Amino acid sequence: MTNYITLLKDNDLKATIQRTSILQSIDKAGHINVDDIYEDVKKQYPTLSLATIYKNIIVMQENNVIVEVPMNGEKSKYELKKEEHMHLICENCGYIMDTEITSKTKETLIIENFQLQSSQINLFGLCQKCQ
Amino acid sequence: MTNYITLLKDNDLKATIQRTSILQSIDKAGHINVDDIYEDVKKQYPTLSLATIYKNIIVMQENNVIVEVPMNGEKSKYELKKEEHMHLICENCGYIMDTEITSKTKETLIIENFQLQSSQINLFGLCQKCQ
DNA sequence: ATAATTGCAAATTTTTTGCAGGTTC
DNA sequence: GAACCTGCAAAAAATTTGCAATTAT
Repeated sequence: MTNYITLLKDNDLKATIQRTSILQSIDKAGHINVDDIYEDVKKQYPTLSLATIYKNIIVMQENNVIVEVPMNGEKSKYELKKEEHMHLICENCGYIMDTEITSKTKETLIIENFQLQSSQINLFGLCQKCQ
Repeated sequence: MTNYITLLKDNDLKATIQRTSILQSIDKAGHINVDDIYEDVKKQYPTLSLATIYKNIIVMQENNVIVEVPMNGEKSKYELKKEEHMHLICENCGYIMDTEITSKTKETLIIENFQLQSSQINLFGLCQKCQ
């Protein structure tokens, strides 16, 4: 909890109970969309409004606290900002696992005439459980 | 034009003028969202409705004619279905270029305990013009 | 004390749906 | 001619906005 407060303050955002609670919800889930954040935070703070979540999703992205993970055919999910990584997405159970982008992979992504700044890699398939 | 007719029929869809015209618009643009398709097709077929575009975007995805390209912070774009490739996205001008995923890259994406089916790779940076 | 944030309700935007008439095969 | 598709208008869903009251620093 104190972690989230620090995280917010370090990124020039006031540490409100709504914000720490949204961050906790995202952190717990790993990757979660707006509606599921709402369902989750309401348990503890029943008056926390969806509008507040929308407003904060925007401002927390601007201030580099969270990152959008756009999804095919469904609403975007959000994750806490962390080191660069890729997503292993299970097409059966939907679980999203974060995995390091190896330096070997990075080397192969150096393209002529393109000045790379960041990358987004999603791998779809079956996780260990679902195989 | 006859290309799009064949493409549709090969994928069990009736070849209506609305569909060929939507496909032409996507093909021309490379990557385009629903609103921009609408603006474009209206030039030739002013009565073509946004509802028809939405309905066809869904059915054409189901029938493997087009593919969704989800975007951060904006509406999804769509492209014609083609061989696997990655996207080089210019953060300055927004241009999206398709590039082959080399076998070298693919080799590095073989992960233990994950049965890979497909991958989605977006590289963000500056295109040649914008550097 | 000040400036920012919240929750509510209302507005706006986006997407989906139902159905009568028209089109494709 | 049967099944499917379209356009319209209406409905539903998703997101944004304005503002008075509250809260963080």
